[in-house]
Amino acid sequence: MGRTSDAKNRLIATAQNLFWERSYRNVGVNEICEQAGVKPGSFYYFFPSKNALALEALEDGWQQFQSHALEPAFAMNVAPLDRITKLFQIIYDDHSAMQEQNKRILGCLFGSFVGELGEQDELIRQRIETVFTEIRKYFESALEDAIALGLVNIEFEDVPTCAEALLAFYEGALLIARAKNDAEIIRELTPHALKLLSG
Amino acid sequence: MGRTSDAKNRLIATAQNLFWERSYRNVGVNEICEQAGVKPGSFYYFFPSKNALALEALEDGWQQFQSHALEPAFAMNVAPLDRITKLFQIIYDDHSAMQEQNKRILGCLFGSFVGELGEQDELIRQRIETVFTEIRKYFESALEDAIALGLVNIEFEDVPTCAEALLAFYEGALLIARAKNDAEIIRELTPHALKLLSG
Amino acid sequence: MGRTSDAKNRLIATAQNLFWERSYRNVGVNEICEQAGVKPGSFYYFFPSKNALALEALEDGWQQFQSHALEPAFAMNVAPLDRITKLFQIIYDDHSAMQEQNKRILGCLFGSFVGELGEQDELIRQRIETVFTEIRKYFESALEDAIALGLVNIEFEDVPTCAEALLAFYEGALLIARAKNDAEIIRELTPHALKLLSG
Amino acid sequence: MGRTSDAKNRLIATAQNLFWERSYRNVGVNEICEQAGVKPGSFYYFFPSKNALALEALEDGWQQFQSHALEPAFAMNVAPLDRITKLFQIIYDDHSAMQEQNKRILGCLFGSFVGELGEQDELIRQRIETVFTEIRKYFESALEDAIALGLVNIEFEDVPTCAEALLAFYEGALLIARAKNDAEIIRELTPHALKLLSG
DNA sequence: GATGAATGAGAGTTCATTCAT
DNA sequence: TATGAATGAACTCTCATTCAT
Repeated sequence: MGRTSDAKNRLIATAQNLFWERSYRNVGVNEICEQAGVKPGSFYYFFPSKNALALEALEDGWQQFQSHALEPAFAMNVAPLDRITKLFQIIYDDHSAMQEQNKRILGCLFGSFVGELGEQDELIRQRIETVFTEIRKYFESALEDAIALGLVNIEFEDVPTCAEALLAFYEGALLIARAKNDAEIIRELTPHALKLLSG
Repeated sequence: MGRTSDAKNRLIATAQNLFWERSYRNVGVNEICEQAGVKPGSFYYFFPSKNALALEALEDGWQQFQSHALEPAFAMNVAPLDRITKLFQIIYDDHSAMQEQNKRILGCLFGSFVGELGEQDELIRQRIETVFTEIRKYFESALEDAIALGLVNIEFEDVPTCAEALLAFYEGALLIARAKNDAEIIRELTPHALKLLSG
Repeated sequence: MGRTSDAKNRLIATAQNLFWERSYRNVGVNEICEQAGVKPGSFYYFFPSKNALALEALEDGWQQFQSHALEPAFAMNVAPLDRITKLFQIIYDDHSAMQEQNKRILGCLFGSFVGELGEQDELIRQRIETVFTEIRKYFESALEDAIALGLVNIEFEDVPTCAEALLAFYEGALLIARAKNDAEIIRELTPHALKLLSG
Repeated sequence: MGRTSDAKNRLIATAQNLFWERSYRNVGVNEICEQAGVKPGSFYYFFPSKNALALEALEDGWQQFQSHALEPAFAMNVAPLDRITKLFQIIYDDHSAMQEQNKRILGCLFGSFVGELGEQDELIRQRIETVFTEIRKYFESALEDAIALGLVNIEFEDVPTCAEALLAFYEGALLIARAKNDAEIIRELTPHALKLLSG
């Protein structure tokens, strides 16, 4: 039996952070290795290419986003409409903490990848597309629950587009926050998300 | 009084297209020169750096966006609320044409730059920030006109945030369209923009 | 008394094939292991270096060449001059079969190694040299038998050079066949080999 | 106007030498640059790839072989059959000089490339194939002249195959010389070439 | 005995930029 | 004014080999 280590996971986690902060092309393989405490020569034992790492980093980011933000926000014990504001709240808290540490406002990992890698790597674009689909499903289920409880005045058939609108608003809010390097945008825009739930 | 060399303008126009399509880092100076029909050695006669070109390309993109989309959409003879849908309509038409030509859906030039260069180049980030501010002003003026005409039920003090919400929604819609490589998203989401105008 | 591990033999056989097809430097240790179904870590349990494997692969190739081509061709029951044409015939049949399977025409394993490793690894060069000497001996014995039977008009002292000429012609024929990727060259040139047997 | 230099030609000449001596894969781009007095970064200004350089080096080698060996040997004022021995003589002289300088016996540039790059790069294989065709044409014209003068007893229709046999013998002789690292092989085998010219 | 994990040295290549003309 | 030539630093990636288990 050979050795075992969590080097691969360290590489994924480090890459996720660095890509999020400075984008894919602005981060080199060597830098990722250095920061992950992995020798540069080892990288290609774990990953066939930098691109493959990006895909796994995306995957990891999705897992974290689900467990850290989506699942708590869209928990069953949260009132349907509160789920949406709670998602914004969690993300705002994260970014607010960044700001206090004088870190850059990162926005959404998936949204940031779109501009740079969407046209470059079809596999990554597809993964981001499915991630967005998954997020939309959370919005949809909240909307359906809200309809069932008579909290909103939306036709059942309009749920998908309405969820898409929520997703667009969410991604747009984070994009603007990143562009302005200001977390407060997220807080300010949170109540406006609910306006998208009218009929 | 000689105009700026035509070569310079060709470089700017070419760069704008290529950056929009494939992002900043994925396009090389030589490639821009080649496609613009400018000799590679001449580049640094016209621009101090690739970064400076990006700034001018952004500038050029902003001019075009204003004259091609913002000015027609937010013309005085258009009813205030129609201005917003008209902006979405113009952008949808552009992207729809792309789609028919089997080109990639590009989304928003400024939004695409955010993920890649926001953290890298402070000057570019600032320019994008002011561009967003300028766009928001168009939304604000439309909202103010709508309030004056009693078309919407918004407090005057809420106009800025409301405009910010519109901008976020607009950017988010284009980001999703790029991610899904599908122009129809823009058309589907257009009516939802107006929901953000309630009190 | 256990035989050499089967894994080792698989590595040798695989290496021989791959080296013959794509040359020494174009084939990596990991690829050999993978194709031989041997775990990459095990390689250096069986061989001290890639070079040592090459030497053993050469050895193996020599054994096969002897048993598959030389021994049948130079069998005592074959008329001396027919032995030479029979060698060409056997090699042609092999390459003709390759061609029908749309495989590349490989030429001579030993000849292919000469260009790449002759100057690089003295041990390998020496082994190829002795292989060539061995092959020449087969030609020499056939020539001696032909002289004894009065089938050719060669002085006894000219036998070594004459055999060298045959070897050169044989290697050259296979080199051209590989270069043209055409097995037919071998068949066409076969009768010309006998011309080298005149006085 | 930019600078001018013969750096490209120096790179080609150096590469030809090094590839001939130590084969393609055993020589790095950096080493070629260093020996040619060209900065490593400049390489890719002159050539799109190492492979492209190999193709040009082959081209250059072919030019030199023509002017240095083929043209003098196959000059009209040389008797047809002497042309063939003269080619061997010239090549022998070259290699003999190498030997006296304690250099390695290189054999034929084209023949050496076959084993290593034949299967790797189809363009290079094709170029070597046409080089061989060109060389064969020299042999053919000598044979035709010899037939016309009644110096050999060959049917006109056998000329191509006969020339092919000469080419094979020539390449084989150089291959053996390289394998044995001994130039004398070439001299010894020279007279045997003429045996291939009988009917 | 056998192997999964890891690695150092170096490969080929890219690219924003500089320089001589 | 304009440019062909050139470059250094950094890039992604390969690979024969080593090592802990």
